[in-house]
Amino acid sequence: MTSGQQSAGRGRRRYEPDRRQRLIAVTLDVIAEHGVAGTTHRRVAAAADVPLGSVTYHFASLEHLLTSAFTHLAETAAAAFDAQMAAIEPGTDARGKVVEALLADLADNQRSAVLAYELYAAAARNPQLRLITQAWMDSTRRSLQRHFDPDTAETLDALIEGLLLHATLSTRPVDPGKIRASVRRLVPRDVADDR
Amino acid sequence: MTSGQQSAGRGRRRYEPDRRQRLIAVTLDVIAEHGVAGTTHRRVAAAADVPLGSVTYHFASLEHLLTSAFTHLAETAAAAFDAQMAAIEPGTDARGKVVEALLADLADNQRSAVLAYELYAAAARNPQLRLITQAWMDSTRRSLQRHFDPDTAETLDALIEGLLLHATLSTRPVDPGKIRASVRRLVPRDVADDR
DNA sequence: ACAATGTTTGTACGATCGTACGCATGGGTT
DNA sequence: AACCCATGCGTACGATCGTACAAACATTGT
Repeated sequence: MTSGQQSAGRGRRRYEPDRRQRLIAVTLDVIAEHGVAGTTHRRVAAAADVPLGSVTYHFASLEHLLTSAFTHLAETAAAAFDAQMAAIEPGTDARGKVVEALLADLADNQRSAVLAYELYAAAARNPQLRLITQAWMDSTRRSLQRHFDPDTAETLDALIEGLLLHATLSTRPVDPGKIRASVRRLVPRDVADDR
Repeated sequence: MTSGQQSAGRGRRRYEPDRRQRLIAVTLDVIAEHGVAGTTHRRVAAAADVPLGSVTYHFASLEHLLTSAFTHLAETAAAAFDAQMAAIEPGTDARGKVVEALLADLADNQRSAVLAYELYAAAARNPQLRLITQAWMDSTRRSLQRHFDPDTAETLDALIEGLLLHATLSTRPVDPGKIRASVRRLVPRDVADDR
């Protein structure tokens, strides 16, 4: 009757200075696996191997937890994409690198895509989350503007989003050649670093 | 202590041959407002003004209810889009009509977009729902192939999806001119009904 | 060393959930 | 008319949820 709340910890008290940050990361794992609908304080606590009270201490409400997790997701993803774009050396084919980045995203276990769509669905109904997606989209566009003019960046951004979405939701294997052709079609000549 | 389960019905037994179909429609309303996470038997029952038992009778499980609703959504949307594409008379500018359809979708209260993203998020984790989105995407592509060659249809489909997504999640007003320009850019010459 | 302060942890409570089930009822079939 | 069974309806049960809270503890500053 000792009520096993966590498993590994054996009831031992643990000191963990940045547990809060780890809880955010674990929350994203839980969302990816169970969706926002299946994300609860208790499931996050179990996945992080901490007591329930620890989650409710760091995040006053469930909405606060979800918002924090999604914010972290957007900031991390935006920073990663910008780093990829920044790493493209002037003079090389930016279009090709963009396609490579897109395909690499797909090669992942779709975790990032699943998380993004959970965020999109939630943001479509929650103004606060809308701010997060807005900032993410703006950041992505700015990253693309490192190599493309503003109009091209905006359209290319939309095309990439659509290609990624369809690829993620398709059960058929993705043809990298078609993706490359689509991007080349939208951006005929490689625009130099005129920006 | 009469336990008010529904409000309007006043406990009166009602005869309603296609209540099942109505429940599906109401379920989509509930999903649009509260998300999959907030969709419960009881909320659907309340929104449809029927007793809880009626919902569980027509749909054995909550998953069954959600699947039925999403299937209806996909089929309805696919049929509506195909009807729009079929209505385009040969010789007219198909690109412009596609843009018009897209903008009309946006003019709606975003209900359809919200529902679609809820479906996408759920489908990214549920193989059965994936079949629904797959069929929807295939249908959309076939509709576009009424006026564009297969490769163009596929790319255009992705671009439309991305434009719609970004427009839905943006807090800034949408510029129809930019959308038109994006589509024209991807489909330079209007391809005749060569298909 | 010791108080102060922020974390950690276990537990409790009321609300809500999915689901099951038994009885009532009335339209369709014979 | 008599029956039947699909449908309508109310209620109950165990599980799980979000949240609150008080006591135990570790670290930090003095």
